[in-house]
Amino acid sequence: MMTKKVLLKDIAKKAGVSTALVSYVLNGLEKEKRVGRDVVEKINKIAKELNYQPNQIARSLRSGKTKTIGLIIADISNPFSGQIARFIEGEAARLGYTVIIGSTDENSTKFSSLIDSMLYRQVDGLIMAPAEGSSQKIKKLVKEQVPFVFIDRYFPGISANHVVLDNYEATYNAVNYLIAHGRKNICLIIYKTLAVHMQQRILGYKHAMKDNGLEDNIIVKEIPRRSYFQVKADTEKNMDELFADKKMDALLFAANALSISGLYAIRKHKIKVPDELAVIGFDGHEVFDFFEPPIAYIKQPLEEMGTEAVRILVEQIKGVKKTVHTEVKHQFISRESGG
Amino acid sequence: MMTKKVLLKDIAKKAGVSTALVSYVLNGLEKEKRVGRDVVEKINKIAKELNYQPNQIARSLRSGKTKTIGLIIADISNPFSGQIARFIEGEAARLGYTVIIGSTDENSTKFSSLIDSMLYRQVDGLIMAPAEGSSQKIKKLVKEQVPFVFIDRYFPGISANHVVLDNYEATYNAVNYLIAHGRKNICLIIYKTLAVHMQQRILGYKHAMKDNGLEDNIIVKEIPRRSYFQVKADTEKNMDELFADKKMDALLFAANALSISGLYAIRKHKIKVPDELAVIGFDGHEVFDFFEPPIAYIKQPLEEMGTEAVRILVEQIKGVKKTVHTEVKHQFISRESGG
DNA sequence: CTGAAAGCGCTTACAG
DNA sequence: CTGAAAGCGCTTACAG
Repeated sequence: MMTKKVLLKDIAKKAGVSTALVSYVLNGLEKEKRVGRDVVEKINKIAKELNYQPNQIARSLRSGKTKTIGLIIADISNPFSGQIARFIEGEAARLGYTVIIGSTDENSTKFSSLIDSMLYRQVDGLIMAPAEGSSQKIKKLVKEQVPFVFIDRYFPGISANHVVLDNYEATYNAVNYLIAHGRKNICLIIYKTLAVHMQQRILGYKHAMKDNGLEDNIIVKEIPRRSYFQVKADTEKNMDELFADKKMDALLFAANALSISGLYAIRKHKIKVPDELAVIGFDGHEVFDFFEPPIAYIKQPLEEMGTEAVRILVEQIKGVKKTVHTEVKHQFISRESGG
Repeated sequence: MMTKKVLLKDIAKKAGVSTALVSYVLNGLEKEKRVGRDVVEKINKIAKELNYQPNQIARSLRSGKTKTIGLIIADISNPFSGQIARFIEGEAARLGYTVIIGSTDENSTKFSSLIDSMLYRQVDGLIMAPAEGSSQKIKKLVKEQVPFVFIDRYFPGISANHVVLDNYEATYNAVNYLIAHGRKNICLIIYKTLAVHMQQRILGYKHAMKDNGLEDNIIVKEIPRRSYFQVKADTEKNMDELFADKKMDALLFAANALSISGLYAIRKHKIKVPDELAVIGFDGHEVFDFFEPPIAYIKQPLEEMGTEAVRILVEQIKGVKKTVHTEVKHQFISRESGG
């Protein structure tokens, strides 16, 4: 950048005042510091003329605040994460914060080093979808009183702010809907993981089955949690086996990538499915629109999740210490409801 | 953060040396500055014991480098942008840079203020997919010698680094492929915009038609460039009209969102398409897999685009002044080629 | 109402 | 080989 940067002291010199005055005026402290009205006007005028842009780095060093939020998610290239990121970025900007993003690939080592790297960049706080096996690292953050908010997932043993979906209700309701539509042999397809949000989806499914006297019909198919492309291959393999083994009249996919992979597998392998097969999955609207069996899907309120997380985090940064647990409600979109 | 931060001078005091020495050693300048071997060891040992993390803000203020890249795209929640963002973030991290992301929504005012906000956060350089109507702002950046790289698009009148797809060849080859497969009435569906990358896709289409003696069969359908959901509605409307009016045996969608919307419209409205209809679009693999007509798609090498952009930018930041124009090659994935 | 000055935590000529 | 000190560009008590 060739053109010499305009500094605070350039304005001060031109206005014939100290840099302190300029700083006060430009930060809106003119009332509090009772700066003379004419001085205020002169300073503002000169600042505008010179197109002064304060150096955020210097300001941060002095004030100890960077007005930056670190966002750690599994993978931005995943549309689910991408959309949340978008809403987070928007809300943060609205509140005067900039967002730094990093992806964990569900790897706890990478998760940990991302946190370190963001912290030494002095982010004011973190929003994160934690990878499994990261609770030690998280406990450190709690101890060091780093402001942070979990999103989408959390660790049950750690008291920390989080914004998550009502995972239990989501699958519970979906199963009831399927049963109300005459299905009895409903298979849950889910990642093989102990992560709480997935466990709650399983529980919602099982309870709904039980509450309808269908506990003997429970079928859970676990797919290894691996990278997106591997998930696709794994799901394909499992779908083949599934339909070879069992009689089923409904599938409930407990995650977005699973739905897409599963539907794709059925199509690609020309798996013969029962005529009355009904399918429900999480999000994945675009794909569902292209495929016949699905009768409904569970839509996660990503905007609400994202903006809520930012709002909570900013409160924490500003000193509110109360721990906040927010559960956002899913939307259930069926053909009838006009999805 | 309660636990007191470890500072450079804490290490210096404990080691009984000056902060300068510590800084040299920790920055790997021990050879250059010929620091005593035992001192080096002592400093490293203490730094590790105390788990010293340098304050990046202080370092930035002093050095004038933030090791941060600003990434400006249309919309992170768009999977296309999200994936590029992912690759950019990965390559940047590999080279020691952090990425700040902002979305323009194709709005030149927002584009401009994003640039300002990133610049005053002292990013070392920018990677951006410029919104239309932003050439004035860009000219300023050039004049101020801000290092930047365009991605996906560029302004023809401005000599600046860019990494773009071989847009002309992409549609030229696609048309030839369709013709080789017996299609003659090929309709190009494209955004109504003068943006260069789109213009080149049109040109590739028209030249290919002409070179095959089919200039009288040229049909171009323009869809307004609006937000994603509006695009969907607009495309649906246009698809209806299109098939009412014209006889066609192939569609070439010149953008990803158009392909998805277009295919969806055909499906949803149950538009009767000719049996032999062939469809080619840009990316959108997931959806193409679910739909019969497509016989091929144009895959953009997003990883190459992203990593290349970062590499070029970092070179520019480090002082290389040569302007770089890189054209990455599309991949053509057809049923036969095993997509 | 206003100014001189300290200080945020580093890096880096400069002097020895 | 090593240290004392200036300085990056701000903010903010402190003194008047």
